[in-house]
Amino acid sequence: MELRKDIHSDGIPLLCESCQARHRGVCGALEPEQLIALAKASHKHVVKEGEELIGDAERIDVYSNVLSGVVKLTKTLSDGRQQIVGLQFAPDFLGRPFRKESSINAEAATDVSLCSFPKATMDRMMQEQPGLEHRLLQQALIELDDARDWMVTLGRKTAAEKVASFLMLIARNIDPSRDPERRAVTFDLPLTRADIADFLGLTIETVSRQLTRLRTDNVIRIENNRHVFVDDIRRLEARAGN
Amino acid sequence: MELRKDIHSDGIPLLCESCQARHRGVCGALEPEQLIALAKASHKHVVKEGEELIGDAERIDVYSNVLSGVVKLTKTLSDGRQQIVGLQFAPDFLGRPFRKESSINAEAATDVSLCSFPKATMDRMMQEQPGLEHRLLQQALIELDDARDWMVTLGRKTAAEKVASFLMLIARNIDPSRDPERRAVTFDLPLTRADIADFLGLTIETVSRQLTRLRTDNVIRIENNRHVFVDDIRRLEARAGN
DNA sequence: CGATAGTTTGACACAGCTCAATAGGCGTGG
DNA sequence: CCACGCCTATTGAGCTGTGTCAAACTATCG
Repeated sequence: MELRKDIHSDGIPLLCESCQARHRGVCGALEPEQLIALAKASHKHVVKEGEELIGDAERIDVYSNVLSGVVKLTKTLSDGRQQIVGLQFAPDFLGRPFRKESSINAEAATDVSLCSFPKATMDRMMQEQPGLEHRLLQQALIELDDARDWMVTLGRKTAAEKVASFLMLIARNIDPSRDPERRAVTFDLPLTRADIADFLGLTIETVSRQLTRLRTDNVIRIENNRHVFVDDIRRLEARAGN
Repeated sequence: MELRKDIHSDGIPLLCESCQARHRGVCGALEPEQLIALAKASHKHVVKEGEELIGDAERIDVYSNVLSGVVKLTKTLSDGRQQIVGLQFAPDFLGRPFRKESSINAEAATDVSLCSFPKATMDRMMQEQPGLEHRLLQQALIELDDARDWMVTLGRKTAAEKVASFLMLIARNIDPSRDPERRAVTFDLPLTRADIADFLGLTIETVSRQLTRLRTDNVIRIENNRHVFVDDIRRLEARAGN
């Protein structure tokens, strides 16, 4: 009975019905029968904060959609210095087509829920459904734009501007349904101070000092180390440097 | 006569015959008749060092292949601070599909020769030839990998490591035919010290000091400010940090 | 041969790092 | 319920790598 209902409700698998990835993510490119095929091979699962999703130089044999939570993409130098090179939010696609191994490390920054499916299935669908590569190209280009924006932050901004830029990035991405006109914003930081430092190319101490500076200047309020209140996002924006 | 020969030599347009982009670039995805159609709408031209190819927030109506020379992609903050966010070498593709405006500035770092064609023609071909999007996706993912590698350099390396990393990048890209096993390498720097500084997130002076340091340590030799000799690339590599 | 643009070098200042101590939040166990 | 320990974050003091400002040097070109 479950299966019948599943297949018959407009041909959308139950698994996918409320999934963001079907609208804004890569699955939106699929025909109903393809979606069903992919859904059959998929499984939803939760990865706990701190657990590794993909190791550097590890074989990749699944792709995933991020359904909730935040994934951090990191790179590490041989002596241990680390840099976060990207954050992924729902409904981003996670995986690197056309390569067997990852050159990157993906780790759950918060508890993350994922919808994973075999690389081989997806790769096959990419060949029969050009719209899928189209979506992937769009996402790749957006990630490239984001990466290049962040390069400006890393290369040319001061510590104060970096921290403000980070808060702006989170404010923009954590709740996509928020009204962009609204001036007051509230969110939980998905990263520890150490992670923020690794994202900004700073030390923990500098991040902390810049946050307290924003606090004493009444640009933000912080509760429980993680929960941030911004009264007027334009004041924060002004400190981000752009 | 010219035209006949053109069309009949395996159907490869004369314009494209010796072009790298036909093998390693995006044009490799095209069928002969598509290549002919695109070649008809294309024109080769040379852009002088220092000239702008695409302005930030400017309409893009052509795509190009880089045939020779180096293009720098830059972003600028409102107060003038600048960051180079990418370098493009032959036979890279230049352009941003799916957006009317560029969020980036492209400028000829050296004299550059380009093969340009109307965006509309290419966009149409992308729809009838999925292989084209496939190639673009591959290039976009490589550029994304490169951008993320560079984020590590910007965020976590010292000035000395940054300069060594830059030299390694040029050595790797300037002459793709060079034997990767060969230890001695020679190349012309395609960028001024100011450009190098903008690429590394440093000042001109710091770049200069680090170069003299590499010079006095006999890792490199420099002639005429631009020509670099590396006796043993492994010694340079060791200074790049990875 | 002088003008111009790019580069190097020097002296000093300061943003951000290092090291160290303190404070706060939270779960565990008595 | 408090005490304890652990982990994360904050704050302080001093140091250092890189930036700033200024001057000298070098190549190129009319």
